[in-house]
Amino acid sequence: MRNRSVTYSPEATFQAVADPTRRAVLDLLRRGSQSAGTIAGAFPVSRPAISKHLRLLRRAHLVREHREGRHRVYQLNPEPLRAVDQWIEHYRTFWTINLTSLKNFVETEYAAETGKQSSANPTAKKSKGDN
Amino acid sequence: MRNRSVTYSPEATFQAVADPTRRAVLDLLRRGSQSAGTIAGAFPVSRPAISKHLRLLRRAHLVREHREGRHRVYQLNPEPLRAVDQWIEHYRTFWTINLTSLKNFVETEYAAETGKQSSANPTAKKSKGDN
DNA sequence: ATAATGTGTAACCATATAGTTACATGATAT
DNA sequence: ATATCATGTAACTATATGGTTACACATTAT
Repeated sequence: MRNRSVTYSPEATFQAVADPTRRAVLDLLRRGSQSAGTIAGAFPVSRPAISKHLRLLRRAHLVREHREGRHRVYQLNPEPLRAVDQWIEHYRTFWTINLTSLKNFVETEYAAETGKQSSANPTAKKSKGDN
Repeated sequence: MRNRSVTYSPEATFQAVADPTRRAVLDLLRRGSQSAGTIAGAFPVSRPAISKHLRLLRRAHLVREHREGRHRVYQLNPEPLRAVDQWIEHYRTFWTINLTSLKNFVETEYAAETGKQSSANPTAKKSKGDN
């Protein structure tokens, strides 16, 4: 029963994934394991910078590493991302609701309430202060 | 056609969602819009701290705000989270593959191909080294 | 008008981040 | 053994973050 159901820290995962470079590293590893050097070569930043990102990814258990001669090969481990997926799961529902029901609301209810035509773009001048 | 398909910055979204407090705020708003004060009341940190989190969430378009008397009501806008969802989408596959197909592969295909029993742990030398 | 309420912002602080260069270490090639 | 290659770590820097307190501003209550 190859140990699964291991609990990773969602905290570490969200944090690891917050950085665009680290996400790119993961995306890269999705297409196959790579050595640290090769990975670094794919980015505009210095090699040590990538090395630090890898350390963070390692600690978040998003990658595994094993030596191979004088190389260190990194392998993707997507497991921890399930935490992120599960969190968003709660919001997936909303998209459907918002895009379907809301659209419906805007085109019918709202129009009725205001007497405006839905074609009049009722949400015009929407949110100005993005501030 | 209520403008949708608006493009939010995935960058801002991932960053906004990286903080546990902000995720909690979003989770809170999932159960209904709340005034800034009420939201702040739900957390152990100071009100200004929450105010800053709200500003960040606002800038990431994860919440909308409208005044209501002397209150400011915040409403959840899950749209930007789609970017996160889409990113993880690429990894969802892996879970299935790793846990289901691979298991299956190991127990059947592989055994058939090699004539070995699946109990022979064909994936040995798995590499555990967490660092 | 004056006080009280609800909220955002400014200024400040400590810590975390991401990047850089210099250096240490282990493995392979000569 | 010595040079070279692959890679991680240390030290340092600049900027970003998250939190705090003090204060400004608008709206409602007296």
